[in-house]
Amino acid sequence: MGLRTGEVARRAGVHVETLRFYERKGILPEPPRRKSGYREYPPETVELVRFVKRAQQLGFSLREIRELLSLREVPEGARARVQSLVEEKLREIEHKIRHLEAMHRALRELLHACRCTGRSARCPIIESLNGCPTCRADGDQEKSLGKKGATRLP
Amino acid sequence: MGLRTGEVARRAGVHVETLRFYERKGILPEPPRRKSGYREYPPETVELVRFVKRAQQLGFSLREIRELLSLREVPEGARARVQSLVEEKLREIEHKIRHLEAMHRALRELLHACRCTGRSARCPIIESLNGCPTCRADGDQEKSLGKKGATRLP
DNA sequence: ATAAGGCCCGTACCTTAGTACGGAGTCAAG
DNA sequence: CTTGACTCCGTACTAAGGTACGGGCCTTAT
Repeated sequence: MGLRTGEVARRAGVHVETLRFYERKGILPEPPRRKSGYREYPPETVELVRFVKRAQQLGFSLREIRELLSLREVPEGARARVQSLVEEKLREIEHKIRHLEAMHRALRELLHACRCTGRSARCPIIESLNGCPTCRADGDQEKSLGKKGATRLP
Repeated sequence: MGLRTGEVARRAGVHVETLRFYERKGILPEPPRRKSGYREYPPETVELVRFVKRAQQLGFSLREIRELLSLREVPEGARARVQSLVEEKLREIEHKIRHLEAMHRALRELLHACRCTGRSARCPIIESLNGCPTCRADGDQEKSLGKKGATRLP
């Protein structure tokens, strides 16, 4: 028993075209076909698609998500390379969590104060994401611009 | 002392054009100009722009960020409306944090196992974002599709 | 005072992530 | 055995978030 595009799409909460799109982008593996040409997805595809949508909401691009998913099946040989990649992703996630927590605190603070204190400066919302010591490089960002456009900025 | 576009851009790690773009989108307030027409930004603009970039990395759209920023100055009258908006944002952030934590656990698990256990199913990465009880509605997503395209999906 | 570099503006273009379209073949219920 | 829903494919379009371009004024260091 395999699911057809419409069924997968409905269960995962996306459009049929999105499944084809993900397939083209290498995010969904090409499923087997019946002789009519119809795709027959394994049921776990639904979870897979949901994972993609959630990860997007957390600020990961499709490229990053594909990378993340590729970690499922490691080519047996290349352990170390993958391991450091996973570690990098872990740092990134920790970073995001800390930022979100800071934002959360700021909004709660705002809910209490119910207004920014000063005329202009000292707003807890903005401060929330700027007091992060791990982000405190400043020079990093300036360097990363370098001679304008050397590194892909956003 | 006010900063000019280039200075703000350099310090915040974005392009000058991005500042103009944000201004058009209502994310940066229009700064005062000198008589030459040059913009003179207050120094806290740098923090503001950094906030925007961080928030984007956390999966917020510019529209949402503008909303978030608008909470800084509440029109004095509309408290209750703002308060519920803030509470909604707080829930959303908690949600994101929980998902990221789940993803983090999954990747750590993967780092230990260093391979998905089964041939195909039972992958900790994918399971990480699917076991969330708050997301467990399923019907929600199906309904949200409704009669195809009624609600803006992604 | 003049040249290099910064800034102005509008417009055009780019990438990412889908959405829509339309003609043709497939499937299942009546 | 037909009718309506589903699927196929390629191609075109859209929206968001920038980026680039080019002609024309500022500014400032030499």
